[in-house]
Amino acid sequence: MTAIPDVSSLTLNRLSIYLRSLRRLQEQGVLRISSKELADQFHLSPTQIRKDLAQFGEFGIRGVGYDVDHLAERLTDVLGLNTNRRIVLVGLGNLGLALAHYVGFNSGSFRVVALVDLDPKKIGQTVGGLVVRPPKDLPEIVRTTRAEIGILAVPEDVAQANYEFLADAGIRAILNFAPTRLRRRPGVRSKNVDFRINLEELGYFLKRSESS
Amino acid sequence: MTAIPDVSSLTLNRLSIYLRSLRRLQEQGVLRISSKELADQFHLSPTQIRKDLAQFGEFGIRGVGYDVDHLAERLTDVLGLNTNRRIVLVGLGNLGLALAHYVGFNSGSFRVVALVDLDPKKIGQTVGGLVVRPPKDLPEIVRTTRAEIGILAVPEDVAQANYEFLADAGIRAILNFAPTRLRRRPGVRSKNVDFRINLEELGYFLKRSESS
DNA sequence: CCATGTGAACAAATTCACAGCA
DNA sequence: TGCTGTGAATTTGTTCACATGG
Repeated sequence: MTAIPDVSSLTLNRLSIYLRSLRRLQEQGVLRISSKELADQFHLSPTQIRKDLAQFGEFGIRGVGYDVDHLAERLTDVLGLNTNRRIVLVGLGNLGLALAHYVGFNSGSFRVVALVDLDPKKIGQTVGGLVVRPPKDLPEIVRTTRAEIGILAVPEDVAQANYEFLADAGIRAILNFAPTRLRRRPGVRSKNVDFRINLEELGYFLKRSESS
Repeated sequence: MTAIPDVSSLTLNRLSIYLRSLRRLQEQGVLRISSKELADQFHLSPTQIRKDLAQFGEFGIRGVGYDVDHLAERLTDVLGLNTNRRIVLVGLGNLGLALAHYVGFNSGSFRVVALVDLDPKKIGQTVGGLVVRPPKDLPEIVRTTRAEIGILAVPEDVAQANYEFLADAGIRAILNFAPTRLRRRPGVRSKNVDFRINLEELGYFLKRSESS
């Protein structure tokens, strides 16, 4: 089996963007594209595209460019988007409910297959065809659904505890929406989505531009 | 007036984290802390804390550490969190509605002051005390509310158009939740929050760990 | 004396520039 | 010829190690 390279988040995130761009080109019926054209159309860097791709093999034709379909297929493969990933969503407040209905989490290779909340009023209710269950059921949920990814959409103060529940139940990858840094366990990959930090960054730039 | 340094996103995002950590310490009644202790408690790097802070001045006391209250105050100031920032939220689908109710966007210095959607069925309705208005009202909304930040929670295919509406109306900072790279205008800062990219990154790591 | 603040060393990421191949 | 693929150069970010000063 070919070794799967350990690649940086930065590169990986760009691969997702390249793949999206290629899908758009496919819709437009474009068959071939050079790194230069791709970069121009989607505001990327041609050298960076080539460097990023180079980590996974040679995909292009020298002097010509890339075959759009072929490259899209290879990137889908590299990112593992041809295998289905099942998601357990923990926390059904405003954000959790929105995420439960979010198309991006219910199309392509990702799918929410179970909902968990601590609130007795929510447990037993049906949301988007799924019954809300208590955190103590997590081991069984993970076993029966074979969910692999956990989404944490719980309040800040219980995020760590729910991270532990997910990890104990065998979940290896967690997307955390709580505005807090989780104490990580070896073998469990996690990624934060932190709106507040992003807003504060924008705030800084507003402040800068005001003072000029 | 002191010049406001042009600082990297990476540093800026860490400053947000430091400030959060300090607020927690304040709640616990901690008065003084060294970069080492701060790093140990919140899984950070002591040198990096000092380097990051150094870009904005000298905040500590050599041989002692930092005064928690004082440093928190200075960071609040650096990040511009003592001035109120008003937000226009564009797009009231699942995600937009959740964001409209999200506490992080309605506490501290950030506040959603206007809601915009294109759907005639939504226009005129009241959500969280605010009346939903059409995009064509944006210039007037920005003028009367003096909103400075736009949040885009619209579908991918209309994200760019709505970015333009916001920019035309005078918005200078935009937080984009649509999974697409916006073509930016000079003078308008934007920041993407892209769940799908994050999920795909987790997917890659699952694939890696499966093959070992 | 001890933790900050910082130049110097190191590491990571990006960009350059061109060799190599269709 | 023209664009990919890639070492080498550059830039950006992090860590080290110590001089500085309360």
